[in-house]
Amino acid sequence: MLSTTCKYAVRALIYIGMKGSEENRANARIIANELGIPMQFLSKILQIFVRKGLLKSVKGPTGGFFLARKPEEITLYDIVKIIDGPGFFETCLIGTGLCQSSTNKIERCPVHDRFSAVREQVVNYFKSENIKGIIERMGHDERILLKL
Amino acid sequence: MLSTTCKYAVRALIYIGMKGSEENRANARIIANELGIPMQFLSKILQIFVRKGLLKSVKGPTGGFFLARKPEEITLYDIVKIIDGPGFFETCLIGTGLCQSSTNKIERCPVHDRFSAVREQVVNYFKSENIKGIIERMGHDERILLKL
DNA sequence: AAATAATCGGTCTTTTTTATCCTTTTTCAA
DNA sequence: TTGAAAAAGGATAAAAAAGACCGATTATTT
Repeated sequence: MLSTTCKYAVRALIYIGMKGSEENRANARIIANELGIPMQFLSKILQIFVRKGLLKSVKGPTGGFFLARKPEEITLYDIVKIIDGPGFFETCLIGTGLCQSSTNKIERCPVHDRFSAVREQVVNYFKSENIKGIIERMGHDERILLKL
Repeated sequence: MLSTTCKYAVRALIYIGMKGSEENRANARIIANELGIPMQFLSKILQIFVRKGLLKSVKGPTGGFFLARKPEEITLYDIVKIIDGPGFFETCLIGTGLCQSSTNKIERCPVHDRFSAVREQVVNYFKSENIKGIIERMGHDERILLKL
């Protein structure tokens, strides 16, 4: 459903939300080791989020990453949209293009009407799920994260 | 959400359901041309379904493919499971392994409980959507299919 | 029987995704 | 001031997904 890259991204952002702060940054080497993600690959992913404004970074020893926004303002929807692209939420289930809800029924894909209700559930879930909520549900215990 | 291969597969099976019969088979070249799918790649996909028992094939001139089951007995769930694998419906949203609903809450991934409700909606939809229903909803008019 | 047309199956190539390597830049601390 | 630690960035490599090629086989038509 989600790409490997995207799953890495979500787990890393949760981890940074738990362990990182402006004063006490989380660095890529440790995140990668803890979460079992290839470190150089993770670095690339984190760089994307810095460019997109979800993370801030500090170079040098004691450097690392921390959330650029409040954790309740970073949703799964934001993350997936950045990594897997907005198409994840928009493209036709069985076609290549957008599943535009064109008004004339003849133009619509044959699964559009029935699937769009389900898709809406998915989108709503991704929009409602945010880093803060996840961390709270984990009881601020990062051990669960290490086994995914 | 679904792989390109899987989308090709669904569209091809719908097309075969509409145009193919045991006496009057649909052949890969025409299906590929009509649906805009690379013909050799489509052949590979259709071969998989022959092996899995969803399609039957006949060689030689006037040969081609037709459904091995009643169209109401081929669901989107069946197709996705064969092409994208059962993992599509089972693997953890943000992890690599299975999202087994282990009884001790500490072992579960932090999005499991909330996402599993959504996942169930998705699974139910895929199981309820079948080739016959789709064809009927298209009014047996294949033109819609050609534009996806 | 021969020619033709179609699937099958294997291999090969291309593209995308995932992962690694290596160098540069920045910052901290001894 | 120098060395180490960390992010940033470019280039390359490996793996997976998507797509193309071709010979073998089989069935129909002539």
